[in-house]
Amino acid sequence: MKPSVPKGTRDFSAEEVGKRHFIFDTLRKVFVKYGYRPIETPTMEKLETLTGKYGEEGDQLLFKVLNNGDFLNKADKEALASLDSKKLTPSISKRGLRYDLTVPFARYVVQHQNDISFPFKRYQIQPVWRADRPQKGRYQEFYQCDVDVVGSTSLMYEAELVQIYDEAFANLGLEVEIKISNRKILTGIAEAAGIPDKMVEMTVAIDKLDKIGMDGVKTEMERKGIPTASIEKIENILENNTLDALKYALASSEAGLKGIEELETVFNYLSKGNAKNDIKFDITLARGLSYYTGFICEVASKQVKMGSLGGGGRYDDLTGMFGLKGVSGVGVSFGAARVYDVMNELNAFPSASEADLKVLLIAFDQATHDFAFEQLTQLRQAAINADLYPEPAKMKKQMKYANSRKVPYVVLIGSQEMESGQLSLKNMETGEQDSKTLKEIIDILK
RNA sequence: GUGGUUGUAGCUCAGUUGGUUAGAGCGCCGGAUUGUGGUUCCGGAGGUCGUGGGUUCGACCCCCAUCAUCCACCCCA
Repeated sequence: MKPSVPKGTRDFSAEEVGKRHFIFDTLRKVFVKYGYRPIETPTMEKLETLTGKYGEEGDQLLFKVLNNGDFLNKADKEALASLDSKKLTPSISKRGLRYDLTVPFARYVVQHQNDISFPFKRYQIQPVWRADRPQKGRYQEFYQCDVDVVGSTSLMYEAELVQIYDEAFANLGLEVEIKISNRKILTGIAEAAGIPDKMVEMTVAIDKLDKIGMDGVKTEMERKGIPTASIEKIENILENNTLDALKYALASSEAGLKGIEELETVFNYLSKGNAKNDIKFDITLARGLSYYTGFICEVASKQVKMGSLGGGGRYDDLTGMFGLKGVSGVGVSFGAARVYDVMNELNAFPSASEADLKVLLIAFDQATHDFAFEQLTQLRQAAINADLYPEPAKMKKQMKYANSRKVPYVVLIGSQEMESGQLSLKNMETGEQDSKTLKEIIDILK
């Protein structure tokens, strides 16, 4: 059997992990500065916690964990006999892999409501699993990175999260555009167009605007049974998309006006800061069918053509599904894999990592190898990432190894060096070589 | 879940209408060079042709199934 990993999963090399850590470390520093604390939840949740939270499609994409022990004996015999997988599942599986970080977070908040104080601010960086069919940039196992605050309806947090986006991407060295809007404005448009019951269909269509264009959006709405007169009205509103123009267009809609007001409050907060990236109102922002109820946002790279690098919004009643009513939350998510891809394409990762090996020691016989081990220990005590070739092999072999590990320096230790204490320090890039004492070498490599 | 693509050496890929011993480049190992890598030259190792079945005198090649891969759709990150 050829060794391989399961469908939709991947190995990560040391280099890739290093880059990902750079991203996460950068994000963590920003989150902590804004007062967010990390939490972690289990890889597995009870299936009852997960099912029904992501719609019927989502339930199918849940990875289920087979019960331990004699699970067949306890299985639903009727479902088993009729080969009804869906009906059989609850009796043979009581756990599933985490599908996202939001639902476990909601469960966490409700479960620990007496131990946490609101507003509760947390961030969470963990892998999630989906039994989706893999595709470009889509895997069955991937990292999510969420920042949320629950237990407050203050629009200050909307602004704060936009600032976090701004600062985080600036620190990563990326230029982005942060697009913000409000679900209530979409509700307002649907009301103003006289199709409040078709709001979801309209939203899904508008969301695709930059992908399929205005004509495509119109055909899609037509197909979903939205009357031509309404479509024209919607198109009109979408094309006059300043907040001021919207105030007139949505004058008849209470929800629409509320959405505009909320957005203005957010912009007012933001005007007090000095954002490094563009922050724009984007009326076409819709964010799929998700549970967002107010503020919504999305981040796009200005340097590379790619889907969004992150998104989020406010959701009323996140914890309602677990029996805790009236707790509002707002949060954003960083698409770790896409941020990684963009940075890779732009060569935005710092070239040398602190985790890289600085120097490799090379010895020629057993005596110098033993001596070199002493020098190695001292280098490491001086906090220098150092390594020694494990045996006194041929020089060519050792040099080749140094090359393949991309070590910037090599220290050669033969009998001459051992006796004089003057070690040969070779710069692998320039090829230059000098005699130095260990102390001098430590100073150079520090 | 739907439709399509590809699967041959560690990697990237050739392989003729089905024909006898399946190739290249890169990488790897050894030597030229017993204290100098990244260049060059010479030599070598490495394959159940994804897996299982079928058709055939004969299958890397044709058929079926299965697994994996990549791509599009649905949906999503």
